[in-house]
Amino acid sequence: MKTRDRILYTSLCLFNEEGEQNVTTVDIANEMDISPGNLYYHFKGKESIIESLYAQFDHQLSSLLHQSINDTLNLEEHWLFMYVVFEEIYKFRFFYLNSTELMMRYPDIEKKFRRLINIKHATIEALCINLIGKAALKANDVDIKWITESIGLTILYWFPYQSLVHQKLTAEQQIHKAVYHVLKLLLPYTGEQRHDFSLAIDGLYHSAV
Amino acid sequence: MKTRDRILYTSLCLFNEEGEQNVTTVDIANEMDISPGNLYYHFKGKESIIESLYAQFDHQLSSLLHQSINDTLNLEEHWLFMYVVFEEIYKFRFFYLNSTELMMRYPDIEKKFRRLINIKHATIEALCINLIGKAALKANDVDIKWITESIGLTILYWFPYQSLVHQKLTAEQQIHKAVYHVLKLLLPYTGEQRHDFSLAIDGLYHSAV
DNA sequence: GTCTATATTAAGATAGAC
DNA sequence: GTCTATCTTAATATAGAC
Repeated sequence: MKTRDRILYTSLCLFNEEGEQNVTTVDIANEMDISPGNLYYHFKGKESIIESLYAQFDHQLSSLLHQSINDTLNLEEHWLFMYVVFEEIYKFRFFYLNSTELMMRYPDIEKKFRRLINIKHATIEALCINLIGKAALKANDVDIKWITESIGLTILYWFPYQSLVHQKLTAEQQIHKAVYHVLKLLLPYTGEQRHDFSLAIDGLYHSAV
Repeated sequence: MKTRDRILYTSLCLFNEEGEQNVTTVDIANEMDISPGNLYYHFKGKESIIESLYAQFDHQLSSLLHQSINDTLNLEEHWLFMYVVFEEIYKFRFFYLNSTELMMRYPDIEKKFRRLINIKHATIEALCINLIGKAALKANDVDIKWITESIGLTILYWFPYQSLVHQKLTAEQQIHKAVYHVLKLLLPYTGEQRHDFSLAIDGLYHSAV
């Protein structure tokens, strides 16, 4: 592993664990047993590391979301998709633990993060409309708007919420609960398959707790 | 208005607008046209200002929540209560814009903030059980848990979410939408009065957009 | 109570040797 | 590519005059 990549990897770990603002360039260098000078040889500074991490994250999540719109998923495939989305976000959760102030400090990232949120919302809407077409979901325009905002809120803040309320859960448990939370939110709007869907969610609930 | 109170007031405004980490003691002093030395005469430092603001907030919100458990509210009174809760949180929204890292930096506040979240959750559960007793709500234990987590998530992160997604809304619009969001979440679980409740929410939706 | 001036600390960043 | 040593900057905090 090249030093440049080790810097990115170590930074990501520390940012996720300690919070971006509580980690300095010297902390990163110490953790890796290299000198701060060496770190500055590879990156202009902390902002540049964060931008590089964001580019990685944005690319990976964007392509995941685009892909899901092209494939038309059925109701069962949706939970798998949700799972993968939450896993990806978990890997880069520091962007979410402190989103508001982070965006205030790095306006370049803010622009791209906003664009990403718009893609998320568009994807959720597209998936809803797809499911309505298959009669798997019954929802009018106002419902879809509410569902989109609810899922959007959950995607953005599920991990910060968990870290504040149930700090002892493992990554897997947190992701599991996130998926359960989203599916339970959809349940009242499901159509013919409501009963099966309800049982599936119950199963998910019991394996999450 | 005494200088000590002006410091608290000015700090609160700046923290809400710019984010706590982006405001220094010198910024606060400049905004008030006093010297930094003067500020340090009244407060030991920034942390001490934040602790003082938190104490104010915690006291006000705690007593509001306790009060609601003692009065038994009906379904209509709940939306008024939600409104007041969101208004209170909006006043001190900087605690929520950056909760995770703020709590990491101020462990004293974290303890109290966690306690406050527990009170919120207990209040939501109590209100649900109260409504179920009146047949206004139909929900089993698993449903109540989900509702509590959903409302909890919304209370914690509605304003950060709004500031990220729809940054141009006024305070009133944001609070209005928050209440709509919570009530819409309860709708599928309402009992006999579902139809009336649904119409009331529709009204709220149209006045929010 | 308030000011000016100054000290302290820590983060961010660079220069130059190896 | 990496290290040591050092510089700059900004935030935090204090001392002492008024």
